[in-house]
Amino acid sequence: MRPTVHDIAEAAGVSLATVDRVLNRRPGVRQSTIGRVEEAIARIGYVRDLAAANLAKRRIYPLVFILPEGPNAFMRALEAAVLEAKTRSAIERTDIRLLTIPPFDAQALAQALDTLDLSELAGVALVATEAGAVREGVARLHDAGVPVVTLVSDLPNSRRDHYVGIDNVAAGRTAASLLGRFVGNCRGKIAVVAGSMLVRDHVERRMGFDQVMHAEFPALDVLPVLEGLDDGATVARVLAGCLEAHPDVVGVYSLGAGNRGMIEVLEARGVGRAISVVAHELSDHARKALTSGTIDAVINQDAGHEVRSAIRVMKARADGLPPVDDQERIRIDIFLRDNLP
Amino acid sequence: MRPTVHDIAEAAGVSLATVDRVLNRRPGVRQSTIGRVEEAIARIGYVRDLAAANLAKRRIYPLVFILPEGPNAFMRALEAAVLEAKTRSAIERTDIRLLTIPPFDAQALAQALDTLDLSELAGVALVATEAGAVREGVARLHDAGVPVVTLVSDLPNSRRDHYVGIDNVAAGRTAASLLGRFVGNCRGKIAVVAGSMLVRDHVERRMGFDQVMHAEFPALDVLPVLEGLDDGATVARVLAGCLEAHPDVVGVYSLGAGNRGMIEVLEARGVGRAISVVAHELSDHARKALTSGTIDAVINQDAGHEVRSAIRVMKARADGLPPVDDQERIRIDIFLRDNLP
DNA sequence: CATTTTTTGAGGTACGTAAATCATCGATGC
DNA sequence: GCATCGATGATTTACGTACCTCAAAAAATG
Repeated sequence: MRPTVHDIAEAAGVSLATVDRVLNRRPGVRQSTIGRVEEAIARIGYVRDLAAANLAKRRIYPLVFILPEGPNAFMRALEAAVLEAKTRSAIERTDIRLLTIPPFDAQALAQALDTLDLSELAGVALVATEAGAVREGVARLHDAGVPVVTLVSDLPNSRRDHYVGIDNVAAGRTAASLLGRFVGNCRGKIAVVAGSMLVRDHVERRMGFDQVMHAEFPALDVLPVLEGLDDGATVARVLAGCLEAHPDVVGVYSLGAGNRGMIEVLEARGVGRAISVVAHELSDHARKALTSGTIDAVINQDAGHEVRSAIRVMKARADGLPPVDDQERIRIDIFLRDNLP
Repeated sequence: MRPTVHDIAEAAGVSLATVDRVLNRRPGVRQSTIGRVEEAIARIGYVRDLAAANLAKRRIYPLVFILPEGPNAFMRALEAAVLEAKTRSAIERTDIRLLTIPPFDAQALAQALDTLDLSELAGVALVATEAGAVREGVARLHDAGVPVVTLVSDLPNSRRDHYVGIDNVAAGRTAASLLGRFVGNCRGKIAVVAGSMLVRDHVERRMGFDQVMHAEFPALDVLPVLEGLDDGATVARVLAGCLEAHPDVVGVYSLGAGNRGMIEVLEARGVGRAISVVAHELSDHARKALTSGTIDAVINQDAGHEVRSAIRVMKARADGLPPVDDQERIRIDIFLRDNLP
């Protein structure tokens, strides 16, 4: 049988009330007594029954997700995953609130962080935008004892507790590795389409991509980044211009959103698909393009997994428990036509 | 506030005892009364508090994992994952027992199933071997109300409740897709090394591989399967023989275990690595070979995820709850040198 | 030493559910 | 009209923990 608080009391030679005071860090216990109780806990291997504790406490975990609004398919997928998690709130004792804010708008994000009611919040998950004000907001949350998790786009050197998302440098390297081999031996140019070079994940992908391209595929010439603002129409415009200016483009790496625009342009070019394509995020459009052969590989991060992982991590941190690292590592998914889920 | 059993009693106009009888399917309630209670449950949206119920019941989940013994690195990884899960038993209310049996031995597996004490078992997870006796054992477990989960290798047309593992046909297709593009335009032969064509997952991978090879890479000639029995030494022997007999081999697909042998042979051939290689399972050897360039891609299934998924599914089924399908889908991981975890 | 303050003990109630006992009521059969 | 039986109610205890009150003991203070 698993030891209980009663066993601690007996083992430490104190009363139940004292054990309770120690366990829940209530005042009024001599330091030496605390030591005795803690020694007994360690000795008999007591672990608190979280379920029973939560029952007694009537605990629920109030969590907040802050996501950018707008058409970005991946962000909408995240949103859907959050809403899906909300349906399991009763079972999981969570109370999930979803805030959406204008995309690429650090001020709005910082302000959203400011207006949160910190008392009794069990965690905040946000898609970070780089800015001092955001860093400060995160620090304030953290210092108030609220676990903070960055989602998809990290905020290094901040007080965030955890990052849920892929290693974007590795993702960029992987894209280069695939694209380089897919285009084969031929020389030519590579077009790179990003959303904005102000968002950390896009910068990192680009960095990883360049590393591998330069080191391993010197025959390929990587063109300057096209910024498509994660918007289909813009992507279509800039990419079409690029392909016209450079008829010898043999590969395209789309590292942001707005793939719809890229797909349109490539499919309009007609049959001779001498262009290999690697893109990010498995949206419906990307999936179709993968099936039809317009896109050769899609690098994906699973929105559902990320949201569930964020919830697990916030709950664990709120309880003062360590997360299962191995379980919480978000993997870089590579989808070809043949392993589509 | 979430409704409780008391609220049901009030809403249905019956006593707590009757609600309890209905909820726990105890006898002694008229059908019409059952109907009234169930209507009230649906109306007020009651969901049982599993944590409280498990506390009251002193429930633990006795689970059994049956794995093949032997040197197969992936099976050992599964075993490690089971032992790791065991360390979380106290928190997760599980009581995990691990049985190992001789590999490729359906009789031993069937016998292991026979000797299980079915009363109070919350689930059995097994790496299936194809055989009638195994199917019967699974059926007996299922009929006794014990959830059965197949792990890694499925047993279709059996009474198993769930399969935890990848789609092996898709894995084979993916391997072909990668290998076909990696070898580029050149003609040549492809060597395929399997463990045994008696194991379903190997057969399925081979099938998927052939599909794509024939359809999309007609310039490549797939040689008959070499059986390496998932054993390094055997793999080395048969593969070395094959490469000698066919100097024009340009690609190798290793769909079973024993990659150590393959790596030795390929690295012994020396520098001119004109051979592209796709293998399965990210063992330490495979990882090193990936880094050094001997292997180009590894297709992997995450043992830790599989074990955790199996546990979640068995617990859910034991509680009569539906698993979260999306969460339990095991993905085909593709690792290149650049996205190694 | 007496007094105040701190520390500890004893005991209770609550959380939401399970499971048991015992009493009650109505209908049935004889 | 009495015994029997099925259905239902009323009530209690328990699970492991949290949290509260009140009293008692111990320690610190003057």
